[in-house]
Amino acid sequence: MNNPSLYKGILRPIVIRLLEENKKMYGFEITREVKSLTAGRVKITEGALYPLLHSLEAEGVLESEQQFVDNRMRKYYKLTPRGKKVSEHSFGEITEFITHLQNIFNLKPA
Amino acid sequence: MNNPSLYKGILRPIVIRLLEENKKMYGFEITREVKSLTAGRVKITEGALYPLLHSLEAEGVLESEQQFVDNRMRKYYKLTPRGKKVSEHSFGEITEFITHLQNIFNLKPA
DNA sequence: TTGCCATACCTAAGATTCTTATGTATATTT
DNA sequence: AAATATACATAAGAATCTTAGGTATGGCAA
Repeated sequence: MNNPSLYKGILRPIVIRLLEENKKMYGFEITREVKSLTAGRVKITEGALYPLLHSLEAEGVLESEQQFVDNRMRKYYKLTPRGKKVSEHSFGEITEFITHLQNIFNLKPA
Repeated sequence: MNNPSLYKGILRPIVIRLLEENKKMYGFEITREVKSLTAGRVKITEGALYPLLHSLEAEGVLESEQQFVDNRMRKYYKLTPRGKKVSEHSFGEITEFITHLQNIFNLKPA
């Protein structure tokens, strides 16, 4: 992506949001989805994603389930009930975050 | 602020943008301005700000000038000519960043 | 007049979050 | 046969911040 450091701190809410909208996803799918939603400009690295998924599961925000498709392992993640609450809160923070950015950068839509 | 880690990586473009719009500012003023632009929600810590200002100056993006007001030192910063080019580029990155967030979080303004 | 808050600068240690590099394995395409 | 895509994973190090301190001046309230 253009400037990776802009996205520092934003990966966690992205993952939570995608799982809220798509019910269940596996890691590799998340990286593809983000690429697709940003015209190939935002590339989530696996070195960031997989440890994050593990810690979200450890926190009880996500739960996982393994499946085999075409003889390849997939680890599907979905939000737990607690994760759904976290998701609502996280979404509120993000909308506020974007509003703040628009204020600071004088980008308020007319 | 609500979730500080969201703002990781965003401080540098904020400082550059404010200096582009305000011609010259001192550190403490920057923290107040950001607070004011975000209804008190975003608080830049001095431990992040001052080292950043120093490194931006070392990079040749900013230049500084000291003044005494009411017997208190102020260090005013402004963009160098090179800083102005950096500012344009940085602004482009931020607008793209916000667009990507709106895509990912499904927040496109109607 | 003493203590507290605001202004105004600064640094250092540590936490958090990422990148980069590497590893394993299977399936498909060239 | 080799490269590319899929799909998981970890570890070392870089980048960016928070937290916690420090120095100093000025104004206000107890």
